Amino acid sequence: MQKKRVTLADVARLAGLSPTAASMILTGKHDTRLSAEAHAKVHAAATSLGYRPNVAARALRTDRSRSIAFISDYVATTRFASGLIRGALAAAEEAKHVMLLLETGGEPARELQAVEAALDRQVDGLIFAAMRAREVFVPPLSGNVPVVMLNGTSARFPAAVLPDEYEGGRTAVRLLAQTGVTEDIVLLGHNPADEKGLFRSHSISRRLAGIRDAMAEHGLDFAAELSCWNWEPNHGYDLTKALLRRRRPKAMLCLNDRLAFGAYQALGEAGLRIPDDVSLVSFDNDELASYLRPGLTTISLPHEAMGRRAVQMLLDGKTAQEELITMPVVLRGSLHEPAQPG
Amino acid sequence: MQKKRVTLADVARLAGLSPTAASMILTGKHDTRLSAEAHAKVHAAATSLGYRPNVAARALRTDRSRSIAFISDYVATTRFASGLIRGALAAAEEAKHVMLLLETGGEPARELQAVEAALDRQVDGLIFAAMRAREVFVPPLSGNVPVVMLNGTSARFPAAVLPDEYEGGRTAVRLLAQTGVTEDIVLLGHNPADEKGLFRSHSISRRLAGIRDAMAEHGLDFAAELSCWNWEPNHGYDLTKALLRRRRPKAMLCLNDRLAFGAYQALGEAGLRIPDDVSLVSFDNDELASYLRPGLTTISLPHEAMGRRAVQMLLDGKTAQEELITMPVVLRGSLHEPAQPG
DNA sequence: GGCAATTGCTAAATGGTTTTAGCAGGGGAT
DNA sequence: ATCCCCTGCTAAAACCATTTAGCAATTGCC
Repeated sequence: MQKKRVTLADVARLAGLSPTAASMILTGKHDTRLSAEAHAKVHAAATSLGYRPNVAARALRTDRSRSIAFISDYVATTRFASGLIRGALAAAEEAKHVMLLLETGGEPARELQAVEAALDRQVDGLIFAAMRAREVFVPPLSGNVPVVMLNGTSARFPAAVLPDEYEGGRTAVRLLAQTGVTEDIVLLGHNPADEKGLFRSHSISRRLAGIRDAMAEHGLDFAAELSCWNWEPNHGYDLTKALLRRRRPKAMLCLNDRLAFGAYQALGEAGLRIPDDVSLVSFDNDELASYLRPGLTTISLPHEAMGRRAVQMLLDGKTAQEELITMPVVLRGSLHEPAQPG
Repeated sequence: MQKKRVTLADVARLAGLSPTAASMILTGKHDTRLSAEAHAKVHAAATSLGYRPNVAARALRTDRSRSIAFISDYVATTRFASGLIRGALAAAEEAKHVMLLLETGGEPARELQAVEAALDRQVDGLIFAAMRAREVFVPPLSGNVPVVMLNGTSARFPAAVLPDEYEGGRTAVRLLAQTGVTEDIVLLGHNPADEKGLFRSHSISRRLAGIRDAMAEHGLDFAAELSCWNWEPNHGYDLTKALLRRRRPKAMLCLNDRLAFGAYQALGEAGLRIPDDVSLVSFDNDELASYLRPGLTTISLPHEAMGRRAVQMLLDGKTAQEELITMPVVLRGSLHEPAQPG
């Protein structure tokens, strides 16, 4: 049961100097006008008393609080949110900042409340994260706080961190091409509306653009494109089941791991072996992908790296440009070994 | 580009009253000494100017900030963290509080830093969340901030929110008993060290205690108990595979869904059908459980409810007792239909 | 009418830090 | 001797809300 918090005045008194001097020394102002002796005395006093600055008082004076707000539409729904959050948190901690987490459910009223709550606490910056990459509504901000969009975009704020979906798409096709497969390749999860960028963000359309360009470059064609609106395992299962009544694919390019999971189930029931009969490659690096047998080769959504980068940009004041984060390949057992050349 | 934040003094000036009066009225003090007319004028002025109190100034004066800190060992690793966080966040929002999220990796040094960072910001309370329920180290706190443990316990702080594992264990057995199965029941994932509460917390030992008591009450016995240290799908797969070389179970009680997933894979390869040949019941309600075919019946870890409750307790000052949250049953298709009585 | 209590309000102090303006004293240039 | 600059430091204002103490005018009571 401490008596009271120790204040800057206490430190100054013990050091035999004024609070002004103590403040200047402790905040590391390179105001070299103060003697080395003074520096030593103040630091000694501060550590001996265990001084910790009162952040509220400092915030009141300086309008900055060494804290940022992470405002996301859903923290819940998606297993991905935690990657973004974790990365952001780590970067914030490195910069000795603290992170407020706020959830809006994508509702404008709550978005406004969240922004106000954050601004009331003089946060040094705002991150708007979207769990499904898309154009995000950001309520009007008073003041001029820096803003970085994460996994989404906004017309008003140019700074954004996004996965490099186009390259990711190309990579997936390259992996498939390397197995030597040349025909009976099926695309699972394509949706024409997405491809036009109507509902989901550009993310998926960029991914598909990368896929289509790479397919053309490798002289490949899809034997079938299976479309659906939602990308849950049962959709992948149903589509694959239906497909197998008509034809037997040699490779499947799945637009996410949950679809691929459904495909695994249907292929298994049909007695087809992965990767000997069918090769699969997919996107996201969902936790699932490592549980499957054989493991699913997949192009990761680099959520943690994205979260980190967003916070770094925010704190470095790089709030002008968009940054694309590479989607790393995670090789597991779902791809047929490449044919030995020669 | 606003000129400046509007301050309480501005509101008072517009209302033609003193800041004192404005403060009293806006903070809803039931100091009825101020006239109804004064109330009206101040409120009108406040809304017309869009007044928002400066939280830092208020915190400086009152030592409370309408914010809480959620300090967890890992936010990342586990898909469960997000449930706890989401629930906590929702409850905080309802109470018009804001939540700081801090991660410690279970390292004492970072735990200390996190606590200090939170205390520096005069949080109104601390939640210590453990991703794997266990006895948690909490660094010494100066001052007397309320603390609630979440999914873990601490010798120093009695308030804790935990899943009701004992009842959960009983429930799982009851579900199995209701299918009419009387023999060839296998327990998957038991570990003698856990049961003695040596490594994981009491959580698992309580769960097992519930299971054992209920088994005895129903006059049932396990035909085999398959032990392992880690509870990932491949462990479930390997153990089940080995089991199937020796005997064919009629029911499996799995200690988590990932083990159950592995069991599904092994049973599927052996040509056994769920639930006709084997019934399964499990724990956690991992996302996985809904993806499996047939869906996995499981006893949920009620993470969201736990998170909510922890924040409510914290803000209501109920920091003395431990609370157990019921683990709800999620019925899916992995249990054989009960034998019709009579 | 005199005294106390009540009503309706305000002045000023308070919280802890940063920052602006400036003071005292010594030294160099003129 | 005067003026100016430099060094090493400090007083006091500012940030904005809350709260204590108290003032002036009215009402209540005998």
